[in-house]
Amino acid sequence: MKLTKSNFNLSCIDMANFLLGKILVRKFENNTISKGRIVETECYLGGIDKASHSYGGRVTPRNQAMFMPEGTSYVYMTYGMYYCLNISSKEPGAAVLIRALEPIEGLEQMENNRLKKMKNKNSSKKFKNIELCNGPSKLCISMDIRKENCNKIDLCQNDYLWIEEPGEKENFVVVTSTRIGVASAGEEWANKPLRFYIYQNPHVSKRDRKAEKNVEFPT
DNA sequence: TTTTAGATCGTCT
DNA sequence: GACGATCTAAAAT
Repeated sequence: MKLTKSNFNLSCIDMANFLLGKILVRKFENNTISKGRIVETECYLGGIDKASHSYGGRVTPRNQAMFMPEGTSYVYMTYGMYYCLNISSKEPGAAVLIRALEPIEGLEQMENNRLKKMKNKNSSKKFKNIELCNGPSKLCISMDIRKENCNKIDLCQNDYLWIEEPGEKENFVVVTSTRIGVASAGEEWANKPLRFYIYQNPHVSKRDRKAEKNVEFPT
């Protein structure tokens, strides 16, 4: 079952937490399906957030999706060759970056998508499961998520990209830490605890040992 | 194992 | 013209 509009009616921070444990589903042109469990997210808060593309309330051709209704995909190109996937929250200009997935289904398709992008074509490289989606651009390659085919999509209404509840409820602990790769935004915003991930999940892009100290388990 | 260098181009100033 | 919400391969430790 696809998540519905009301499921996404959340502030940016609430949604970053809500999305953890949910399943991102991608149906490819050849009708095969790949699924991954969201294990790591980051908030980009919009107007006040110096690390956000929408800092200062600026609306540009690139970041329009951040100002669209909650549950809209925002896919942008970074470093000239990679893409990142975000989901807009109910707060205009604020969106959640999907940073890592735990591959659940269609792993072969994911690996094929990764191999296609390799420069060393005839290499017989094998991807470990953990390497498929443990980074914001890696998961976009594995899921073939590009600006051309997945930007500004209403995830509640689309048949090629959506989010659903996991099959069974699982318990997990959420760890908070600072965001990755935003140092140039300045200390104040680079140091805010706006990254969230599932504690001890091996598919998270980068462990933060500081954040993992003194974790208290719910009783 | 950790660190470094290079790739590559759309976007915004 | 400068710069990335990154990744990979190669080099250093």
